Amino acid sequence: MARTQGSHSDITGPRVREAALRLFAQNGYAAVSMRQIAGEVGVQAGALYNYTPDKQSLLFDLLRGHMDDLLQARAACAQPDDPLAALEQFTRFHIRFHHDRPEAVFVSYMELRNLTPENFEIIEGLRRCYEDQLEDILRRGVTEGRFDVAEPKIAAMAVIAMLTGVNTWFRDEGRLSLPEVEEIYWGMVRKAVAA
Amino acid sequence: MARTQGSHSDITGPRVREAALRLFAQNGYAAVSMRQIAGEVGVQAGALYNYTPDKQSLLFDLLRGHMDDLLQARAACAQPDDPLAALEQFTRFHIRFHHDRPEAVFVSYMELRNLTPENFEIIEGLRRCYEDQLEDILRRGVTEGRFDVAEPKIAAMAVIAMLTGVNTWFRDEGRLSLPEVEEIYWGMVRKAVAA
DNA sequence: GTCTATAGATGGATAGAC
DNA sequence: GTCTATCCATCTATAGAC
Repeated sequence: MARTQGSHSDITGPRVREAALRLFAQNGYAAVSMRQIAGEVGVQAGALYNYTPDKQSLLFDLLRGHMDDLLQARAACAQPDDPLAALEQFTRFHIRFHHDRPEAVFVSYMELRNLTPENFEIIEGLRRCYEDQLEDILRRGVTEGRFDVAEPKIAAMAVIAMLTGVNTWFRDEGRLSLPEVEEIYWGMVRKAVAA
Repeated sequence: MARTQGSHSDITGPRVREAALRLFAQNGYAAVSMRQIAGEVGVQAGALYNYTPDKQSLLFDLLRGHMDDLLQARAACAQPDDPLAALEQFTRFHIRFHHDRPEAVFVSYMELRNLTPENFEIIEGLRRCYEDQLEDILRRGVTEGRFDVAEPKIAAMAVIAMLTGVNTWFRDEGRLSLPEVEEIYWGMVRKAVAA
């Protein structure tokens, strides 16, 4: 049987999310209208409600999807026993993963306050789960006498803030390649926690 | 001569900015209405336009004022000749200054995209000016053989991102005092750039 | 300087035809 | 599944009385 005329649910749904992500990243959730999103997709505003119950769900789905991607990609990595190797892997993984989806990273950080309290708690839990992985690496390194870190929790926050900061200035057309940037940041991270 | 009845320009003006800052920090520029700001101040929406030509100017004045404060406070510091001492002073200054005005810091970073292009350029210029001060310290340290930093510009961005990150998790009621946090971060910064 | 009132635009979301 | 049309709320900014 041929498809019903105009039945594009399987393709339009993702396009709605892509358009929303792009617009939220550029203008901010509150500043973007459903009409704008619809315009990007090439449909009328009313049609969006076939793909999302409301604007809030659209935002939440984007953030939720991003955090799920992050944790799944991380879980797919081999986890070296050696703390130094694990830290290096985390560092390079974080830079690469965040580099590959700058809009999702930006929106996930900037629009947290536009989530409902219930949705916020869910995203926060996932974020903490990621941070804990780095904290664990640092704690193991301290236990094994490889790292000198008085406060692993705080060091984890510091390292993550530093690494995520790459996204604010890195450009693919710039002077340095991403592997070079990885190398520079890994050098700083390694020295910062070294015993 | 007694004041004209209801003449509170000198006190209402700052209160408008304070209310706008608090609300922008909490809900985001685009999500805050002039009526909300007026409500916080205790006047009607129309009265705000005695203190600002429009909403955009309100945002710009907040960011401009924050950057001016930052550069002036920085200029008021003694600038040690020794690169290590200068780096330590920068580190502690940055943490303390940003800790003391979390709302202005938050708004200054989050609402950049809601500035008009002309206003954005002005704020960006001031921000670059601040970053250059740290970059200069790092360059001097490299020249004098005290630091091992291949890319001073990037290292400066990395350090600033790390230090500003304190604001995302630090709480005055928390386990660690600000001087303790300063100490921890200074330790990481020092080691990260050490020769 | 502040108020009330409102113009004029735009927002999220829904109803019903096709 | 998409469209047009629309409801109703809300927004920025202004006008004019006091």
